[in-house]
Amino acid sequence: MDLGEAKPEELGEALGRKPTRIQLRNQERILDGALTVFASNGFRGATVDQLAKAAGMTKPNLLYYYRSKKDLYIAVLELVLARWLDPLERLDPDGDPAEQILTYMRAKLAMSKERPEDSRLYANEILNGAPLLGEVLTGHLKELVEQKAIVIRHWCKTGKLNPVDPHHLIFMLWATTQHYADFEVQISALLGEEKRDTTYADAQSTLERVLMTGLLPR
Amino acid sequence: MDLGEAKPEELGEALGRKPTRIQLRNQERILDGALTVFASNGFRGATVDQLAKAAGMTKPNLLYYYRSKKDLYIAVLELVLARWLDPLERLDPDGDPAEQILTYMRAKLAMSKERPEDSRLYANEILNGAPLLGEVLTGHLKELVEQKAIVIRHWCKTGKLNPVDPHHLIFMLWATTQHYADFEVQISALLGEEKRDTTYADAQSTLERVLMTGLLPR
DNA sequence: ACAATTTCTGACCAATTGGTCAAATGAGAG
DNA sequence: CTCTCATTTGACCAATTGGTCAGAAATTGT
Repeated sequence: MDLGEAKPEELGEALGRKPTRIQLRNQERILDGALTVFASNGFRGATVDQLAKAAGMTKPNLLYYYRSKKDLYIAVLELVLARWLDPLERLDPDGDPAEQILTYMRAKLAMSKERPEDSRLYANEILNGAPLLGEVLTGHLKELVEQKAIVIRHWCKTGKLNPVDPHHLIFMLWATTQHYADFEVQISALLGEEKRDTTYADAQSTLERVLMTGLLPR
Repeated sequence: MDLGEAKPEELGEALGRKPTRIQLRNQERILDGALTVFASNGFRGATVDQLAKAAGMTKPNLLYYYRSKKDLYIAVLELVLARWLDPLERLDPDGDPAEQILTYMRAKLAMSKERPEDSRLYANEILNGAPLLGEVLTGHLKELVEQKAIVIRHWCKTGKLNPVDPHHLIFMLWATTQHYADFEVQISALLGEEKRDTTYADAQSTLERVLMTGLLPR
């Protein structure tokens, strides 16, 4: 996914030079650390010093790889966005509706469990008005959603699914799954210590039951 | 709701003096403006200058009413939290399950529509680890949720509701309703202009249908 | 080994930020 | 009107922040 207007401008990107081993290793360290820092502090809350420390290097060294904090943020956001979009792209129009929706829901829920920082970074960006994602939302994402909405609408029309607004079904799936990553603090505060390790299993079975009963004709 | 540890420390709070008219008027202006600013920029992203301008006064003047940016933030957060908790408190154990859950869902959805800034401020706080809400989450909120969970569990046991994990049902209701405020930018980017004004009506009917079909025994 | 290039660093800077303060202004009680 | 207390402000400050730069250190190709 490309965040058009603003150019991440990594080292030697414009010039044709191929990245060295050190470059590769450091860029990975930087992006890894930056994901954590940005996810838990937001863009404005994160300082370049924090980002540098998270990557295990000094501030000027980090700025040698990414010309500015914003450039780094954009690079992280692109990575996250790609992973965020992936499961929806896999929704198969020719598959069994129940199975496809189940698979999608499970994939999103698994992402909340395995990569909560991705989800929180994305949420933070949207929450603050998506200043950098604007074009992606109305462009690529909208196109993808529209395409999958047609599939869902078709499933409804052929009676394989109870009639439901495709867009709002998608929103419902996003909301219920991402909630577990975005509101993790609240969730784990409300479920006692005992229930904490079965959180995702319980969430999954609850969602499966309610959604499948609600969506599938009997 | 009281955010214990940290004291908002409004003007003349400790001293027994009763607030003047000017105090009342200005504190309302300040809180109103601060909600907007904090909701769209987060705590760190908001500057005292922005907050002052939003309240229509100078920076030192704002700081005359709230000793620090953090104090003001806490005051706003307390207001928001009270409104956030209210609908759940109203869930009536003696009412009809379907009607009670429907009413609750509608109330939360209406809040997303009418007070999206409340929702976004709250989400932002949780997303960033709820540094100030920690005690409220494990205290008052947990107590409230536990109490309502018992009600829901009882509804299930008496067969008025399909068996469902009460906590995760509550999470599901929170997630699906708040999503419309927190991800508003994304929602309105994905629904075209045409669908934008029926968003909440469509969301409500979709949620009603899926949830009621999924939750109520036939 | 050695020159060329990449990688790294300490010192530094300008801008922004949260917050202070003395003094000016305004409002209300008698 | 006048005294008192509440309100408001411009000027100011120390700390933090994003970013620069000249040069040191390390790596690489030959």
